[in-house]
This record gives sequence, C-alpha cells and structure tokens, in this order.
Amino acid sequence: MSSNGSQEAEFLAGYNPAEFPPVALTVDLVVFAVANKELHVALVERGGQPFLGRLALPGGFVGPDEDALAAARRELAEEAGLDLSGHRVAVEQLATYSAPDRDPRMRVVSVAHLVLLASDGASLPELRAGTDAAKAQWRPVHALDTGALAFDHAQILHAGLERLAGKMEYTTIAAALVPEEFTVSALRDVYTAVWQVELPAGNFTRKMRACLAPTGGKVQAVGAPASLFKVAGQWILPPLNRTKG
Amino acid sequence: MSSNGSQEAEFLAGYNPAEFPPVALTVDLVVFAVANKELHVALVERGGQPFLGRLALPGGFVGPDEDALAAARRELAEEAGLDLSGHRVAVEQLATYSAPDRDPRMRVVSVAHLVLLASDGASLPELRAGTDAAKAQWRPVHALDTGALAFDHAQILHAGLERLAGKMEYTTIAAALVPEEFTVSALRDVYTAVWQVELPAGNFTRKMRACLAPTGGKVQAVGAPASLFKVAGQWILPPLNRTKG
DNA sequence: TGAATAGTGTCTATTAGACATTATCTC
DNA sequence: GAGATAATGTCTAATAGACACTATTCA
Repeated sequence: MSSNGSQEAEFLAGYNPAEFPPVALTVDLVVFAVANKELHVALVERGGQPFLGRLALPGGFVGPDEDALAAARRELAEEAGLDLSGHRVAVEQLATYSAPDRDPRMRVVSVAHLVLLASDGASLPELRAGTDAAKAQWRPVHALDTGALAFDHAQILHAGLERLAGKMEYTTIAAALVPEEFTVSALRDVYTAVWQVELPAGNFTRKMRACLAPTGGKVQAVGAPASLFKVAGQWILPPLNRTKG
Repeated sequence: MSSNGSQEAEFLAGYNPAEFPPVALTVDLVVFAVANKELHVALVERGGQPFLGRLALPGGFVGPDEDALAAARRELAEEAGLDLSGHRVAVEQLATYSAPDRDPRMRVVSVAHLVLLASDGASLPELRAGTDAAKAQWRPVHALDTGALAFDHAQILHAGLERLAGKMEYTTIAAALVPEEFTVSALRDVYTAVWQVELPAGNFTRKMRACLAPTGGKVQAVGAPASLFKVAGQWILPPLNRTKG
C-alpha cells in the first residue's frame, strides 16, 4: 500500500518514527580469560540504579561512526580498562538482545560480543582503571552466582560460555586464550577451565597435533620439556567430544 | 569520572543522545525453503531508491513493544505474505549488521534472522501478496547472482546459508525444511539442496536413524515404500561431514 | 519385466579412547 | 632418587565410508 511518487525511497517510505521509534544501541561484552585452570569473566560493579551495586557485563553505547564491533573494541579499553595494544584479543559477535523491557528506563538494544583474552595461564590480564568510573574485576565463571547479575546479563553470559564451549569442540578458538606460542598442556588447561573436564593428556596431544605447528621452541617447567606450538588450522577434524573424556 | 550524585542511573549517566544518537532498528529475513532438491530464498524487488529494482531480503522495522524475533515473525507475514498458521516455521537469530553506512540514507541497524519453511519438497510455500507492496518471490540460491542484491544483503544471505549448512552437520535442523513427518530420502534431499553434494543413501539412513523415530506410516512413490519419521533428537553424533561424501 | 527406490548387510581402513612406556626435567 | 610431565606407542572396540544385496513398488 505504499504510494511512493516522490523520490523518497521505498525502504523508508513506510517509516514512521512515531510507529517505530529509534532505539539506543549498546554493546555488552563477555570477556573471558583463563588463570590457574579456571575460566574468569570481567565484570563491573554498577554504581547507580537500577541494579545498584550488582555486577554487570562491561559495555557501552555504539557511536555514530562505528559499527558494533568497533564499539566493542573501544569499550574494551574504556570500560574494562584493557590495554588493547598489549594483549592478544579476539572479538566476535554473540547475539543481539532486544526485549523491550530489558532496561527498565528506556529501550536499549544490545549487541553482545564474546571477547577472548590471551593469558599465560598463571595471571589474568590487568584491568586498569579506564575512563569509566567502575573498574572491571575478574570473577571465576563456574563459581559465579549468575542470578545476581544485572539486567539480562546472566542470559548473555550463559550464551557466551555456551558459544565458547561449543566452538572449542570443532575449532581452535581455545588458542585465543593462550599466548601466540603455547604448549599443548596450556591449551589443555583451557579445555579443563571451560569444559570442567580433565582430558587425557596423551590422546589430547595426538589429536591436537593435526591443527598445530611446532615453532621449535621448548619450555622448561617441572617434568620433561614441552614443545611450543602455533595454530596451524582453524578446524579440529573430527571434533572433540565435550561429554566424554 | 562520573559524578552521579543524583538518582540518575550510572548506566545512563554518560548517555548523551547527541554523542550516541539512537538508531533505526530493523530485521532482515533469510527465508529458505527446498523444492525439487534445490534451495530457494525469498526475495523482494525494491520499488524505490536506492537499489531500485534490485532484489533484497524481506524485512522491516522493529516495533516499540516487540523484540527482534517477534518483528521477524510479523514481517514474515507482512512482507513475505506468508500464512504463518499454515506452515511449520523455524526462526533463529543470525547476526546483527551495524556498519554506519550500510544504508546510504540514515543509520539502520538490522538484526538478521534465519527462517526455515517446511515444504513437501515438490512445491514451495506460497508467498501471498501481503500488506506491503512488493510481493516476495522464490529464487534458487545456488544459481543466484548475490552481487546484485541490495545493501549488504549478499553478505547476510551468505551468512544465512553458511549457518544452515554448518548446523546441518551436527543438528537435525534440516528437518525444519520438511513436513513434521518425512521420509529419510526427503531429508537427504535437503542435504543435497543445501550442501550441493549427493550423500550415499544407505549410509545416510543408517546414520540418521539414531536421531529419528518412525511414526509407523508409509509413503508410496516409485520404488519400495518409504517409512515416515519424526525428529527424535536435536543432535547428530558424531556429526556428518560436509566435505566428504 | 525392468527400472527405481528403501532398507539392510558386509567389509575394511581408520581412529577414538584407554592405558602403558620412555625420556627428560626439577626438587 | 623421587616425583612430575611430555611425547609416543599399543591395543581394542567402534564406526565411517564404500558397496552389495534384497525386497517392494510403479511403469
């Protein structure tokens, strides 16, 4: 029923801002890192209503000249206070949350992102105080009371965890949580942290070898020296099995 | 550095609509159905600038009282003219496209959805003329010149196809493209249509049986009578392989 | 009768999973 | 030396993939 005799484009011909009001667009970040075989997520404490004092995912508004991915990277520095130049960072879009009442004050549609930070497995990336007031803090994911999170962030966190755990079955995404050069056991620790399962070391090494390339380097700890590897392929074929050992 | 002494919430304390202008929120639909072992996508012809006369994905604005999924279902009826009550429909969120210049006229952020319509394999669901001017039409996906699509819809279509093809490896999502009760060969035709590969019938049947349940019914065509099945499980374990036969 | 299809059976190469073994290092 | 770890080797049960075979139907 569009009567578009003007040069007004068809796509916007039926656009009535009163009928379809614009929305505030934000990003929410599910930032993961591994330390001590435990998966941690970066959270900020809310300084105002609603959900005063509750923990929330870091996030912020999308600017007029950036897409959601760029906003996620910017907020990673501003909200979580992360030195992007000093860390290996992997960001991918997770899902968009658009329930009309997800923020009680106004309509806010949020594009959630999954952020993976590389760490040495012993310490977590430092979250410096950024430009925003609330400093981010690391919390162990599997010990977290997700019901206490603000807004629909428990749902978003769950989606992020499930995305990570699922993709670890058939891709080398776990390598985004360790340095560029890593030992097989460091990679296995990531699986242990995310899946909450101890994988047999021997079989894990044999299976992973297909998508890893040795760098020639060695690392000394207790026990035999471990070889360093880089990622050589994106896919784990056939996939690992999360449910079995 | 927020000085929030008022009851103004922290989350919106830094919200400056001039700095972070609201965006128009839309949904774009990648609607798939299978007929004659070919995968088809529903497209609409644009009636105005820009991209006048070019094909585009159906879509529309998200209303103030609905989330993106609800908007997708509504637009499915309005824009594609689909009788939702008369078809099995599966809708899932695909990804959000937010490049600032993806629409040359104004900022439009679109939450793309993947829509799967069940069909008998011979005919496509009828796309009646809906409330919108342009009637949707079916186009075979693999013969389509995606470069001719409007906006970033080629990218969205590609993402939809890849999502579908990928999930068909490890889930029974292909069953969303056939009636509730179906033969194994009808399901295999879906795989042929999407993956563009002929799967060996015998092995396919044996493998699929694990996640299907016979309904007791039989169907007669040429050849031996085929049993009817329903989906009994969400997962294909271990996954099918898209690259090999 | 012949062609087409459904469903099952068979065989083999592969490999996941379990477990053992050897080598190398720290304490 | 004791303990821990890395990396490889071994064995078996399971199965993917290839293919044959039988039964059942339509033309």
